[in-house]
Amino acid sequence: MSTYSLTPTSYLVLGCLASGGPSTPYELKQAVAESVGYFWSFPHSQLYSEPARMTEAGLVKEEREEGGRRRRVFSITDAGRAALDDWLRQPTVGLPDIRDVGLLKLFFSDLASRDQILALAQAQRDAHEERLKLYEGLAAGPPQSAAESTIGLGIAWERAAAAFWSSIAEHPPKV
Amino acid sequence: MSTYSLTPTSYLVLGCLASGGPSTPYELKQAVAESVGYFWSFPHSQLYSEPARMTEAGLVKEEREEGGRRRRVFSITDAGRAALDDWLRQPTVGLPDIRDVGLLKLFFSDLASRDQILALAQAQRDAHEERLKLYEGLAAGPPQSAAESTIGLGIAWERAAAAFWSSIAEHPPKV
DNA sequence: ATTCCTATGGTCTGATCTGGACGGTTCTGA
DNA sequence: TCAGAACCGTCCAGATCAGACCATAGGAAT
Repeated sequence: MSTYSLTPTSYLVLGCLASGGPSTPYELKQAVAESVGYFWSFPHSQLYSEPARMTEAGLVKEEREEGGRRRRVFSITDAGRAALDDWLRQPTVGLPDIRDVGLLKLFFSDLASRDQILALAQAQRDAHEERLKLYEGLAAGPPQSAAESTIGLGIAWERAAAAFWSSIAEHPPKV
Repeated sequence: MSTYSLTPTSYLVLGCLASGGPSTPYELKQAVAESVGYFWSFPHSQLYSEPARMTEAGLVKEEREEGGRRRRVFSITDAGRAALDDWLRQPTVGLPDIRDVGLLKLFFSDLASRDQILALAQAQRDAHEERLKLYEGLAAGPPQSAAESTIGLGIAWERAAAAFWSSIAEHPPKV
């Protein structure tokens, strides 16, 4: 154990294994891509290396498929379950990071022309509206699980962002 | 130049130098902390190392204060200005990452108790409301610059997030 | 039955990022 | 003149990252 530290990626893996059962890294990657991956992109290489790291710490255990590709299959251990539970129980510190390159550009757009701002705002608006449609499609009907209810924040965020960029497009902050 | 690649941090530095004039890393850190740093946290060590990296690429130049601490003062070069301009001009690809540990927990909260979800939702709601108040205080009056108008998205986001967590607190997604 | 295509599945690497420990310096006022 | 506070900066081990690259399986066309 020692100085081993669990990162968000670790808990992502633990959570996926706990709720989805034993999985190969590839399955983790798939599962993440069509859920949390929408708002928090984890590089797939992490989903391969992280379980291995956690195996050493005894939080997951690794087996091999018998036939075929003999893929690695990871499953959560009791220690892993305990760590996950602990994390879920702890108060969550800090607010989310919103890494938004578009917003960063807007922040510096005093250095740009009105046309550039307009183009930026329109593109951002369109992208957010498109993503909004996607989320609305995914959220047909009331949420069946906690996981599904998270899409609600995605929808709220996309709506807010689309509205914001719309208003920028209509009134570019340029003298 | 060669394979040198500019990251968001690079443009952050370029943008700050372009709009705020020559600055020491410490000043950059201050400027970032009270602006973009609210929604995208850049570790301060980056604001020390990145300008040095860019000096090699000729995008900024470094001088020393004469007296006192002889601090390093960076200023943007013409090449830097061109790179920044180029970036502002390019279409922005990809949607923002929202790295939200609270949301990640909610995602896995099928594994938690109703009380845990409740506690999480209330804490998140409170944190977002507090941040909302902060932003609203910062945004007294209409925005005077592009930089100031970005606070609008912060406000919209905090409102949406606070509302979302409120609704979770009222109706925890638990059977 | 060989080739080709596509989806599946996985590894590796160099560069970058991260956060926080740690240390030094200048200023202010008692 | 001394202490404390604010200011300022460096360093580093481990985590992250993108994406190039490789390999296998199964099906369809030749």
